[in-house]
Amino acid sequence: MSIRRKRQRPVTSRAIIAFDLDCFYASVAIRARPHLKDKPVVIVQKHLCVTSNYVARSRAKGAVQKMTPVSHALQKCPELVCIDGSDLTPFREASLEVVTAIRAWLADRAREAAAMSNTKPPFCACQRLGFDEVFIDVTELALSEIENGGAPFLFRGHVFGRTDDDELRRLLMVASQLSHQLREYLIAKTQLTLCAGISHSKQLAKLAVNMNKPNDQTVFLPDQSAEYLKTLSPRALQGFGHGTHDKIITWTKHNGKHEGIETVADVLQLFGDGQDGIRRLGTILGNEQHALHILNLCRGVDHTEVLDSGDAPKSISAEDSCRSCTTMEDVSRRLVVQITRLVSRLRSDGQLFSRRPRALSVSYRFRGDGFVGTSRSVPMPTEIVSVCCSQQNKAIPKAIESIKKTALSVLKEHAGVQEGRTFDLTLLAVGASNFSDSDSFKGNGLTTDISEFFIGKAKRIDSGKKKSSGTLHHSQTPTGVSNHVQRTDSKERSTPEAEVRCPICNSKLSGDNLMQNNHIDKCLKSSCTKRDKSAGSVKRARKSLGTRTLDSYFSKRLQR
DNA sequence: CCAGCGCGC
DNA sequence: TAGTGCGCGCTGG
Ligand SMILES: Nc1ncnc2c1ncn2[C@@H]1O[C@H](COP(=O)(O)OP(=O)(O)OP(=O)(O)O)[C@@H](O)[C@H]1O
Ligand SMILES: [Mg+2]
Ligand SMILES: [Mg+2]
Repeated sequence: MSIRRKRQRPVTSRAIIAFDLDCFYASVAIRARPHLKDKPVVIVQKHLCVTSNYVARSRAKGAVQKMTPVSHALQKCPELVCIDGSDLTPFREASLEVVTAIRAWLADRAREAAAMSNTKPPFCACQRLGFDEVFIDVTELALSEIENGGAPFLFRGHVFGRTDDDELRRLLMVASQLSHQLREYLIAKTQLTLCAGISHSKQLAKLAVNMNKPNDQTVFLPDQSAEYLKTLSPRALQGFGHGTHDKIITWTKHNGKHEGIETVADVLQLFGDGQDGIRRLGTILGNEQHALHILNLCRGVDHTEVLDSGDAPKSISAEDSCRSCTTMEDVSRRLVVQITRLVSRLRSDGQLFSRRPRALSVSYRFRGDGFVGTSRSVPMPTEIVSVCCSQQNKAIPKAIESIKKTALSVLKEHAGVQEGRTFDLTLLAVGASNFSDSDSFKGNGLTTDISEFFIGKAKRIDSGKKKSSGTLHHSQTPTGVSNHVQRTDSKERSTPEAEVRCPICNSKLSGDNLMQNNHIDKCLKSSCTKRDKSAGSVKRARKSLGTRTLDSYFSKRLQR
């Protein structure tokens, strides 16, 4: 028997690819508006250009970079095309599109490799970072292709650094070939270009990805990575954030040390002396583990694994940071906009992932209170069940109303935001989290899709209730900076205290919201397990829902 | 479990 | 710096 099985494989190097989409928001926006292809374009959130396309970035005179204030950008480049990007939906969807394509390609490639060697298809973990970056651990796939033979002995793309480790060089050669072919596939499939960095750790792959941009790739051979790292700003290391930087700076000043921390070498000079340095930095940061991680990064040591992040997010939120929000009418109006967007996304999420949130979080920030903000978490109003589980569009207005009431009472109870008080809010946000186990929904016996069962039940209940109406608008911005005038019917409607019934067993629900949620979860679970027993065990049947989401309730933004 | 913080894009 | 609009993981209570 060969010792070279997956588990027993001795500690060899890994091959990790970091993908980063080019000027992501701008590329997505321009893909939907081909006539803008050769114009300088920026994506605007409030008064900030969060990104720009490469036409804007590479202008000889008046170049506009990422994260530029709108006023500054328009000064430099008056003919700039501004596209509003405060709704991230198109970018989130494009992100899922890309990751899905990546997974599909890798699975295909893994099956091919497996067929040749008559083994199990090697699995490649994919981890998203933000919307436009993906780490992939292609070690197993690359090893498999090396064993199968036939892979050329060459790198694709740029090569930075060197290595004496022949096995690693071979591994990264094949990884660079995988990366190149996968990128070509993605560009053809999505019309979005991207860069790649290929190395033996997440850290170095991430550093490599930025070396040749756009639409290019770089292999980082790591033998002298430590020397290279010393010249960088420590902020270039992922994990070494502003807080860490700031704490170290204040410490050096307070302790009469020399001037600022400019490079990684500076950090190592202060804390690079083994165990005691780790302890000293740990004290400064208030966390020794973090200190150890930071110092490892400074030396180019990074063993963090690529954790597959799956497709379903763990939380969904919508926020509005405002200059100054001082009246209840304004609070109410802004809240409804964000809640509407949240509920819309929860409906899509429910359809995609067969789940519903159990917690609602309300976050806010007052002007002046220097710190980040405050958040309170309460049970999600049960009205959301009809939206997520039953996909009832006409239940959406009630869910919005209910969440609005809850959010307003949270603001009143915990922040004193109410009529007659003075306040000045600079942030309002709502979020959904603590999603129900998808087990409750996954059931799907051999006979009928279990979700139809839920829909049937819920429909009966809902038809017994009285209908409500409401008109909702998405801010629509054809082209150019909008000073976002969002409309909403601000009429307060006192919803009658309708009795709450379980959408599954139809029994009346008593107790507080938490108890109601618990009941519904139990019901979902028991009805599901019952089905499973009668139908025999089914592993993971439901995967793709096939149909594209058709959102009849909200105006889909289809700008020209 | 929640709130707060720090990190990332 | 944060500005904006997200989303993640860890820590202490
Ligand atoms: N601090 C931020 N706040 C809001 N959005 C951000 C922030 N940083 C990045 N983004 C958005 O996430 C996307 C990806 O970020 P990234 O840093 O990769 O820049 P990019 O626009 O993709 O440009 P590049 O071609 O340099 O990668 C961007 O399009 C950007 O608008
Ligand atoms: Mg990018
Ligand atoms: Mg990026």
